[in-house]
Amino acid sequence: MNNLSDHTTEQKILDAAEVVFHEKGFDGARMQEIADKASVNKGLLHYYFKSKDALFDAIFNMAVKRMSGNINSILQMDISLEEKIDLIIDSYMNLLLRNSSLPRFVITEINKDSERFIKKYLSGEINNVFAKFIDSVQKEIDAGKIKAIDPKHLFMNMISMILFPFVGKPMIQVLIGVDNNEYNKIMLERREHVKGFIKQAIRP
Amino acid sequence: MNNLSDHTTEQKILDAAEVVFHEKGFDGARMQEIADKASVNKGLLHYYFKSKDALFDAIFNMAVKRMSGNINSILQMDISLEEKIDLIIDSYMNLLLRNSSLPRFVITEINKDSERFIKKYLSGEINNVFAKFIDSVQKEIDAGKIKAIDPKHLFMNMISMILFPFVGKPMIQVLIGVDNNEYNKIMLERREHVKGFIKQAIRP
DNA sequence: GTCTATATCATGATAGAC
DNA sequence: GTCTATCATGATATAGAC
Repeated sequence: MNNLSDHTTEQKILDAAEVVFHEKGFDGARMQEIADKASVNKGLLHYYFKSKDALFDAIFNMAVKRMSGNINSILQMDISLEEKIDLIIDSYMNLLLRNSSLPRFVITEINKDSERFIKKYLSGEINNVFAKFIDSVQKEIDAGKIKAIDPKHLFMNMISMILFPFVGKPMIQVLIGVDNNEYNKIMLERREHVKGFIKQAIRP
Repeated sequence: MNNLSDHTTEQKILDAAEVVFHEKGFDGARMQEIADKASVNKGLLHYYFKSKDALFDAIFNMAVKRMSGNINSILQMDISLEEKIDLIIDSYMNLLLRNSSLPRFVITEINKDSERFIKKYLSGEINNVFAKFIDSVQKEIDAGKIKAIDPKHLFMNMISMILFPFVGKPMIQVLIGVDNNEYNKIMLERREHVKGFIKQAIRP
């Protein structure tokens, strides 16, 4: 409720909880660590949020909203496929360069009860949103502007090339043998690289 | 030591531990659950493996070996770039279609102490292995057979498009609005799709 | 709203009988 | 090697003083 100073106890707890849950996951997170990081008494966590579960839900729902928020609005815009692709890549890269733990956190926690998650979010509404992307692709194929390609695979390729380098950073680092500094430099180049790579792949 | 029947108590424990650790992660896994799944007494877990940490290490090291084993040998083969790419994609797809939790498990657990992992595995040897891939790419560029492309990005794109659909399955499912059945069908098509997509993207 | 003290419970680990 | 009983610890959650 306090959008101005955001230094309420409740907000301090949320900020600290976000950091700890993202880093350690639900099972690894400790209420004491969250309290310490927020510089508040542990009892207050239970005063503001009933339980660890409830506090976690607040953080998790925020994360899901941030991961799916932008993309849904972009997918249903009335713009060309190329513009859509560029916007999606820009939007995710902007988000992830500032909050690189987001996708790994969501993915890890979804996994612990993926069926429940799918039931909760696999709504007809989202189906329709993606249908707009399929239409865009089909229109470009029919116009001969791009090669025939399955829109689902195209979409998968796109978000895989953007998200995975954040999700799997330490693993990729080891495979290609680069240190943190060099890896971060590579990540900054990726926005334009991925745009170009996809355009090359779909040109007729 | 028993490669024939593999029904020793120790092997039963390892099999059960693998399932539980992959599903729940280190923090979420319970020794009791592993014992139940292996149909052995909980005390035996401590008899065969000193501690939960030690049991986990056995499972984790196996997982890392399986994730990096094939690729290192492929990268240093004396074959063309196209053959290398096809082999890497085939090798990972074969592995992951049978063991889809592998990359998410490794990634999640690495993340809890990524610095330690990087120090342990970021050896000169692996650097040299990847150097062979860089050479292959450079050779093809010089020969005019493919477009100029940064080998690191090419490699990232390749393993991202293969691994991420396994790692982020529930998330992608929700985004593109498909059920489990349809998703699995899409995954079976990916082997050839990704090969073609990459070839399109790098042709001159 | 904030803090301290404590209840309650679950888990990893060990000791010791068989 | 296997099993039972038990310990020791650490975590969430609650009660109640201020």
